[in-house]
Amino acid sequence: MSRTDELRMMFRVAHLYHECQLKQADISQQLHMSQAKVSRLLKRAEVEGVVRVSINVPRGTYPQLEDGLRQQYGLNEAIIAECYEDRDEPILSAIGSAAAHYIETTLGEREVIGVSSWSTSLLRTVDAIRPSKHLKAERVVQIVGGIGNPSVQTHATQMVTRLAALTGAEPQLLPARGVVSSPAAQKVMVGDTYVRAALDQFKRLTIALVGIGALRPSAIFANSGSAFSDEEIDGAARSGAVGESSLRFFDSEGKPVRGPLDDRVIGITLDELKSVRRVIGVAGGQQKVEAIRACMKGKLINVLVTDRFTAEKLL
Amino acid sequence: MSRTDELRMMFRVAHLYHECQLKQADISQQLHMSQAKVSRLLKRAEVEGVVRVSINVPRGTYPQLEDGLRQQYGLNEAIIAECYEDRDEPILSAIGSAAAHYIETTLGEREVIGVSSWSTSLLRTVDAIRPSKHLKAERVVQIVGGIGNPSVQTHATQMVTRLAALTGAEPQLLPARGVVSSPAAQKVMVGDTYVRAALDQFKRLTIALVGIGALRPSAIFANSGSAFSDEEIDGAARSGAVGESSLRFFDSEGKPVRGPLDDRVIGITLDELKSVRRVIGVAGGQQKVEAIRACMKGKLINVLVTDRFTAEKLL
DNA sequence: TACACGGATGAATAAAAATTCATAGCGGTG
DNA sequence: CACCGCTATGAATTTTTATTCATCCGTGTA
Repeated sequence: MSRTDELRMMFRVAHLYHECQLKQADISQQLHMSQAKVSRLLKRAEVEGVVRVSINVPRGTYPQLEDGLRQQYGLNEAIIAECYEDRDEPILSAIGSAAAHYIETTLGEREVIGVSSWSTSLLRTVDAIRPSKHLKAERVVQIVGGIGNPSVQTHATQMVTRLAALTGAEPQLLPARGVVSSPAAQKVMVGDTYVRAALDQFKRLTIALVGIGALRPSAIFANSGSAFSDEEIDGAARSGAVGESSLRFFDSEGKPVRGPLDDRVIGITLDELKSVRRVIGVAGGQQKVEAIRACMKGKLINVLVTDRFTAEKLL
Repeated sequence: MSRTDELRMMFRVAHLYHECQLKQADISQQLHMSQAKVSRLLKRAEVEGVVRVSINVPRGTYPQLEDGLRQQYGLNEAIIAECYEDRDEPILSAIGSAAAHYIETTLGEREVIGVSSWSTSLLRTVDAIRPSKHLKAERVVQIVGGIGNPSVQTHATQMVTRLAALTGAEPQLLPARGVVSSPAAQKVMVGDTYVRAALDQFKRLTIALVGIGALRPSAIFANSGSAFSDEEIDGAARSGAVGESSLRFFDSEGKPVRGPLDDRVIGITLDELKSVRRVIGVAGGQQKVEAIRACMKGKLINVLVTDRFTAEKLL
């Protein structure tokens, strides 16, 4: 049996299989051979390049970038949204939809979702999730207290409530301000039954949904006013902080930056966050690049949803 | 869920499946979705052109020609051997090997093989079959008597015997000359027990292996001398014959050409041949083109083994 | 607003394909 | 020549994949 005969057979089988859509069993009959042989010929046809499978990158998707991010930062998943302009509003819109879609399609049935409620990206994400009977979760937990003026706090509450409603889950609000005036005040708040109940859910989280912020310029810090003062942020920066997530600061390697502020924040810690199976970071934009990079380096998140401009800068 | 998100998913799944060689089940886990969804995405990826399967024609094979022959003449199978020169000897060598390989790989276990023993192509074919334990048949039947001088007759006998030995089958010789001197002589021979026994096998044949000959120039007719006289061949030609197989003449449409010679031939008739499930014609060469074409038109064969030059002329 | 249709969905299942297994043959070596 | 390692083989089996099925949901229509 010469090489040519073998190649001829590979082609013949491959043709019948891939182009004529015949079953291996039919081919084996037609060609008077065993199904096992057909299977083996098909495999060899692929190995030897008689059959080649090519995958086209669909327009508007960036698998190379995604792969680059996954590889370079050890992410479980990277999702890059198509976006036509490198400005905050289009980016928010794009990553919001993308994150929403990701959540819609990958949410398990018994998940306990933690939401760092005050990020604009997350707001957009939750807004973009469309109701669906298939979307089910067990519980939605607010993982940082509210910040700023009461209207923003309400917004936060609504977000958790809404996500819970969308997924038929139990909402678990964290009825406290994210930043309180003193360590003593924090101790008091943490003693509260309802606050305690929320905090106790942290170790049960199967998913955490977090935003990522640069120290400045920070829309959140600026707008909502009273989260941290400029001086406090300067202090964190001097300790090496390059970004924050859930009101917790981290340095350029993603290591938590300890500081006096930690004792005045009511919410999940970065270490607690790291122990959650799936931490989804939703963030994009020129100013946030370094914060996102650090966050990934420190494995604070394992899924990133971002836009293509930010992705390019991260690589 | 936007179109882009869908395409992204298709790509992602296709990549993991085709390039990373993951099972659908693994992918479904990794991507947090059901295996059914992965399967459906893969199918859609192919339909929508995200995944493309291309089949390369290996050098030295001629699937287009084969396909052309199959289609144009309604063959079950066409096998075209690689061949570098359009001369008889290289062609015989090529098609002999190819036919041998075809038989080796497609012979069933319980087949009854008829062999039209006096064709050079078939001689080369049988010679090229290599012994193999897997090659098994029930019976090998000589379907035309011997022709010409005794040494050629012996050759014929050896061929049947050899093929039987190669396949562990019972040899069934046809102990008679292919062409006898008169209808009366034919009647006598057919009355012979052993001749009868061979003829009786014809309806049990599951495969027939036949050569195809042009009326002239005919190496066989010329060399072996006494098959038919020039005058007899002229007569057949005048009745419309353009070729013969197993000493039976057919016209340009492959219809049997009846004539006085029929009653002097001991061997299978073309009608008997047509009722065999698999009739493999092994032939090639400039002079035989029209005979082969006719043979196929008349469905006298359903498998053709030839060389690429002949194939091109046939199309 | 009610209702039917088309299209998704995942669990279960049927179908198809890959692999295991037990042999057997080939070619090279002692 | 006997032995070994290698490869090929088809039947049986396991594994993997596609499809069925029962539901559900969103949407267009009366």
